Amino acid sequence: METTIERATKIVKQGGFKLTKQRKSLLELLAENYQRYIDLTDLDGKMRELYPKMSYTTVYRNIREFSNLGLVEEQQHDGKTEVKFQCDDLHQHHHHFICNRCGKVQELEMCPLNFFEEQIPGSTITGHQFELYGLCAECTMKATN
Amino acid sequence: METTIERATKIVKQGGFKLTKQRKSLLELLAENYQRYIDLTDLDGKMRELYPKMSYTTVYRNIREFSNLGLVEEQQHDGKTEVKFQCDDLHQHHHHFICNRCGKVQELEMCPLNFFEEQIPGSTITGHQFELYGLCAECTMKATN
DNA sequence: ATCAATGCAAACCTTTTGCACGCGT
DNA sequence: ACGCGTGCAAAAGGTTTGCATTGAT
Repeated sequence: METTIERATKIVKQGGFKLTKQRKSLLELLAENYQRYIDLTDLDGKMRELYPKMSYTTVYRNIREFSNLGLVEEQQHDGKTEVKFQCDDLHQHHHHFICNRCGKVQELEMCPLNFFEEQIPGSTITGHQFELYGLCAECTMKATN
Repeated sequence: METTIERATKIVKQGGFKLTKQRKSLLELLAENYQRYIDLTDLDGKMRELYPKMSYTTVYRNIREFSNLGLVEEQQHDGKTEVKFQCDDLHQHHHHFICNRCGKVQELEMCPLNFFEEQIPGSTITGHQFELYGLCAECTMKATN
């Protein structure tokens, strides 16, 4: 069975990009946080904590590239740019429930769009944004202790 | 009948703030764009186009204040800060359909939250974000000409 | 060997802050 | 007259760009 990193590196190469140390490290760090969004500046900081020689320019540039390749998802939350590794379910449409405490992301099975399509007669819906925030079951338990 | 600006100025005064020329002008510009979100930097630019002596510091500071007073709504879209005058329906919970072409905002009558509350057992939903984007009926008509 | 990717420094854009002056109350 | 609000300049924070050097293929 292929790992998510193997799949990702394949996509990077197929995109015509070279597999540098920096890109490998970035993919590793992203993969470690597989199921959560990470603040981009935190990712950048953590990256240069692990590899002090790496420049933040490289982090930003590559996240951009990965984003174009569909390997990471970007989102804005609380005015911050957040980033998440996206390797499987590549083309599936879904929304998220995001835990404010641990940052874990759960995919929702339902898309609320259907309920709204008939509400705005004559218009054309081309995009939508839907996210839930709160405490996941685990963190809810911890919080009530 | 009271105008939205009159209502807004009242709220500003009641908040303990002075009614300066700059604040009046800002409220006017916001009121002109009553039903749409405006990019904050655009608003800033337009403001100093109309009143070249006004400093952008003042725009940002007052938008902040207005936001705290509930007079403007802020939102992030495409990585930009957008701002909308909010005078009536002050405390009503609602979501938006936002036209990508003319920027007009329509309020939706339904909140999709209800459909999702039972989907994540054990967790606590504390916030959600939901916006639709597209072309409003008017712009859809224009687009198909 | 080639050309893309990196690191560095500097620019950039949006937003915030400190401070002396001016204006609304 | 008092003190908040303004303008200015400068800083801050995140992100992008230009360019010479390094490194993957």
